[in-house]
Amino acid sequence: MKIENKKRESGCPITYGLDTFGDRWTLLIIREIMILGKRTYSEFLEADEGIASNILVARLKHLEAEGIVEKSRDPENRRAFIYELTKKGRDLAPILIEIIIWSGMHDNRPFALRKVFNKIKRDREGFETALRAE
Amino acid sequence: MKIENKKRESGCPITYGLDTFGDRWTLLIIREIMILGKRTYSEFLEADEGIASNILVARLKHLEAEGIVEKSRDPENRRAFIYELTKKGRDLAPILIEIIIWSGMHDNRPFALRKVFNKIKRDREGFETALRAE
DNA sequence: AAAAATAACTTGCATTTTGCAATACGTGAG
DNA sequence: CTCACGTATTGCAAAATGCAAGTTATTTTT
Repeated sequence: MKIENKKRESGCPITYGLDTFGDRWTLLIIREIMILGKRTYSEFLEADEGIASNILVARLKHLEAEGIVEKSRDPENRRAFIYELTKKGRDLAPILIEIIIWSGMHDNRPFALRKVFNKIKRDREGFETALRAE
Repeated sequence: MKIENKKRESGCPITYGLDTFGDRWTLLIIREIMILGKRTYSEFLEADEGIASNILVARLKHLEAEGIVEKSRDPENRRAFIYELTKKGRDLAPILIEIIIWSGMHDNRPFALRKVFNKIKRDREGFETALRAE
C-alpha cells in the first residue's frame, strides 16, 4: 500500500484520480461492492480475477483511508466485517459506467460480457440510480 | 510494457478497461494528448508528473498496440514523431471527464486545480466535443 | 470453558515492475 | 560528414506483486 500513498501533488484532477484508484485492483474492489453487491473480505477474495489476500488488505485499508469505503461489523454474521461505499465511493459510479460503455464499444474478444453494457444502453440513468442505491 | 499485456480474460468490461489503461501513467499520457494538446515524446517527457523515459516508451508502445494512439512522422519537424488518438482513444473522453468531475467534487487539497472542472460544469457537452475534435 | 470453525489478516520469499541516470541510436540541418 | 535534436535502450537499485503458508480474533459447538 505504498504506491498509491505517494500522491503526486500536481493539482491535476486526473492525477488525483489515478493516485486514488489508478491501479490494477482498486476499481475491481469497487466493482465487487457497487455492481456485484459483495460486502466482505472473503467475498472479495472469490472475485474472478483472483486478488491476493495481502494486496486485498492493502487496497481495502487504502480505500478506507481515502474515505471511499467504510468498515463495520456485520450485524448478521458477528465474526465478519462489512465494507460499504461512502458517498465519495458511490460517486465513482459514473466512472465505472463510462468504462463499461467504452469496453462495450471496443472489446471485441469473443468472450467479452455485454450484459451490463446493454443494460446501460437501454437506461443509463436508471442503471446509475440503482448502482448508487444498493 | 509487461503488466498491461497480461490481459485477464474474465470478460468483465471493468477488467478490460483496467488492463488497457489501469496504471499510474497511461491515462496521464492520454490527458497530455487530449486535454493539453501535446503530441510528441519530448513533450510528454516534460509533463508535470515527470514520467521516466523508459516507462513512457513502454506505455506508448502499449497504447499503439491497443489501437488507442497512432504514431507517424511529424511533417513539420521531420525528425520527430507525432502521437495522435484514434477513435478508440478519443472515446476515452467521457472517462476522463468523469474522473475530473469526481476529483472536482472530492479533492479538497488547497492546490487542487478546478479550472477544467468548472468549465465542464458550465457546458459538459461542449467540452467533450472540443476534446474529441482537437 | 475448551475445541472447532470461520473470517480476517500477516509473513516470507521469489518474481516482476518501477524509477532513475547514463548512454545509444537515427535522422535531418548546416 | 558531423553536430544537434528527438527518440529509445540499458543497467541497476528499490519497490510492488503474487503466492503459499501461517496467525489472530471472534463465535459457535460440544
